[in-house]
Amino acid sequence: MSEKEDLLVGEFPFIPRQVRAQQKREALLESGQALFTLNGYEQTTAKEIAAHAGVATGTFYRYFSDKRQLLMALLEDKIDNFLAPEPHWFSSNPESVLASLLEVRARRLQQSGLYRVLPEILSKDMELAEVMKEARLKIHERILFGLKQINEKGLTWNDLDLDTVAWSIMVLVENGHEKEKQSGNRVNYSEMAKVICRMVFPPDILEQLQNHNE
Amino acid sequence: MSEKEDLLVGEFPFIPRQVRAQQKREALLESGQALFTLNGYEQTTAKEIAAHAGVATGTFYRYFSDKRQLLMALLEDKIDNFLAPEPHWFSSNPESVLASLLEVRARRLQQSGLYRVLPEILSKDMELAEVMKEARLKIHERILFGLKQINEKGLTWNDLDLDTVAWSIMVLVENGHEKEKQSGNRVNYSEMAKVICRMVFPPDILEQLQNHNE
Amino acid sequence: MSEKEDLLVGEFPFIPRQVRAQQKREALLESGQALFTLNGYEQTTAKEIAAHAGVATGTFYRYFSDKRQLLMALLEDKIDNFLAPEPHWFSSNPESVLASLLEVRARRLQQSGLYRVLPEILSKDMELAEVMKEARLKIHERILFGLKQINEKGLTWNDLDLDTVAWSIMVLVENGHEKEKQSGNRVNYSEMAKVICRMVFPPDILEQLQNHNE
Amino acid sequence: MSEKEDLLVGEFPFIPRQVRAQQKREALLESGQALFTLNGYEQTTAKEIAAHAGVATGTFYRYFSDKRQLLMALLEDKIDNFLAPEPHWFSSNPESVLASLLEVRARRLQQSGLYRVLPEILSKDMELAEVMKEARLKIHERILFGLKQINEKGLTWNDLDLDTVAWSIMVLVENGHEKEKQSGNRVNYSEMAKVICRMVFPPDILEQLQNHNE
DNA sequence: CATGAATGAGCCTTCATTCAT
DNA sequence: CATGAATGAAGGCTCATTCAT
Repeated sequence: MSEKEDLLVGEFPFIPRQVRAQQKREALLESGQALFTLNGYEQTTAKEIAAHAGVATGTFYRYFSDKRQLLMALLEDKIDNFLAPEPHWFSSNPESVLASLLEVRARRLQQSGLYRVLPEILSKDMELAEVMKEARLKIHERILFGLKQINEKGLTWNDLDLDTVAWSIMVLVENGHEKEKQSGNRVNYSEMAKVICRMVFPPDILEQLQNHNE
Repeated sequence: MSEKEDLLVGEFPFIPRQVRAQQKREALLESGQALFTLNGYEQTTAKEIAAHAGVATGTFYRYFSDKRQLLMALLEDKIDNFLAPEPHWFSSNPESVLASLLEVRARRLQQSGLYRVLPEILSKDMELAEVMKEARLKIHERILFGLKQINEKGLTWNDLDLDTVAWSIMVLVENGHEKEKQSGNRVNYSEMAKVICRMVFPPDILEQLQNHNE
Repeated sequence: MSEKEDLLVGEFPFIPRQVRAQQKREALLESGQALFTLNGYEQTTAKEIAAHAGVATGTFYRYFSDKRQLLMALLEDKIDNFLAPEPHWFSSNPESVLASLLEVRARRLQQSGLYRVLPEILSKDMELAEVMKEARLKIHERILFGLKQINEKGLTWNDLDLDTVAWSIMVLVENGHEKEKQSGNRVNYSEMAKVICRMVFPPDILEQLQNHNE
Repeated sequence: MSEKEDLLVGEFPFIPRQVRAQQKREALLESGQALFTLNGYEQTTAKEIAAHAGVATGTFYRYFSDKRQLLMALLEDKIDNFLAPEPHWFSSNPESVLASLLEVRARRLQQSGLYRVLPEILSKDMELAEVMKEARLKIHERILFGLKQINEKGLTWNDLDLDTVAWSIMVLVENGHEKEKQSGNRVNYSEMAKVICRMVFPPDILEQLQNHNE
């Protein structure tokens, strides 16, 4: 077999250095995510992650200084996923907006499953805890701001504390994905959206909004 | 009191074995709770717990088969605290009932602080996770049952899914104590109760109920 | 068998707690010395030392924070051995004093063999290096002081630099024990003493001293 | 000079493989020496040496089978430096010969600093230890031979053991460079030479030799 | 031949658990 | 029954050495 033939077929699996390294890093991240999700953070060892990614222990430490750093790298990308995105009340029918928002978020979380380790870490990692706290605060403020806008237009209940409503929305959105576990069947995000909307809009106003936006 | 006097008085100050043992067990439980709360479960060693309780390391294992069992013993008493208690809608003014319920629960949780380790454990302990899940399910069912009762009497919104409402109530009650962290100031449980009630009762009906029960 | 009999024979191997612990510590120290001497400091692991002492790895860390600390404990006792003791020129026949001094020191060193690891450590442990340096300086000063005294009485060569002589004595004494390795046969410390004395005393004066002190 | 010119001029600036290889080897050796001297043998990693020499880790192993071999290569050249050179008593004024010999040797040692790692290695490398021992033995014999020659001519003290004198000279020469550390100021090698000569020559004979050789 | 990523044996250290006293 | 020293498995991490590119 000539060398040329070799080149045509044999060298195919060649991948430039950086890409390969990137892939390895990626594999480690994925393994980390999988194992953290499956067994928890403390229960997962660097060695296990490496093995699961198909590399040696030492390789782990080439890409990450330690377990914590890998987790941070994982969270960096996904931290937004863990937090409730704020709904936009005006853009269109609030209920359906909220419903799809809930669904998308739930799907993302379910995908990674990483949110399960967050509580475990937050108690040990003040830094991360602070980051998360601030992020939640920001979300809360955004929701509150949206509520204030529609409140000024007289669209909301006027006997509820908007701050508390904003907080309730955030909590419900954040936990929406967990309903599934409980009920077993698929979560009905429309119903959830309806309930959330009831905290904001009196029924008649909501109806107006929906008609208007159709 | 000198030792001699002790002898003269007889065996009175003698504390029966079981009592002494009970005291040690109690001390270990308290130390465990304190340290788990402070440093987390994994971060707390059996030696530390024993030292904090003023007994030898080996004594720890006379009262508990291992660290996990001590945690279980702690949880056994308090597991109800972690879960949202179901509100009783009829007994009196629903809002104030809910408000005090939220407050009591928050205070209990804050007191023990033990709920912080729950997430850490749940990932490792399928058994406990199952117990928790079932407990939540039961709570959910109870809330749902209550809702159905008042629904049959036409007291609730009739366009909301009661199952979803029940779940929302549970989630909000369960997370109520965390609002404090966010806002900084004390949580206003009355407002929270009001928001929750809005998911259940139309405003006019709620007013009726309140007048009626006063 | 009564308890009394037990006490007479059965409890013989009982050794009070502290003594036992002390023995274990001692065993670890000895093992450390033996292995450091045999294989060098870096080449010796805590695990090896523990195994050699007949205890588990963890036990090592009950008695010493780490390898370095064990070494320090070893050196604490013996640091004086590594250094040349100063001779007393007046007390009696200088040659024989020096000879026995050389011999005693050599025997001590040989016994421990620990001096072999010193150079290995000194390069890494600035602290220890400083301690050793100061100790040597002190020795040098003492020797120099002794030389000055006899120099004032006109007993020494008067064309030699006493500081250099003192240093030479120190070096020769410090290395005396190594002559053995070279020659194979036993070191003749008397001859060594004679040579050292020749750096200090003119032959006639030395003879006078010896006659006088006999 | 531009690259183009290079091409025009032809292959002149091309450095033959062997030369380039030689350069790399040289660079590695120098880096090894520098780092061994600075941080000690065990503390220096192959990676560091390679990086310091500006080559890849793997390249290190193309030139040296392992870290030890690099050290050996370093030592091979310099082993003579570590050992006391034998003085030539006749050539000229013994004192000045010895003084300059001491100084040259000290300078060489100071330059490489490599002698500092010797003790660390000797304990691990029986082979090297043997080589060193034999080298010292040879030096000793040469010094002894020189002493015997002048002894036969009646130039030395006749009541000293020449073997011991030879050993003392060797030790003092070997350690001469360390006096500096102690005293702080520069070592006065003339005084050191004088002291060493006193172990060999009676003062009057030394004076004769000096006059004779001037 | 150079490169530097990958390997994995092995060291240090901790800690849940046991057991002789 | 209490004690706390002892155990040793297991995790975190390093680094000499190899090997695919």
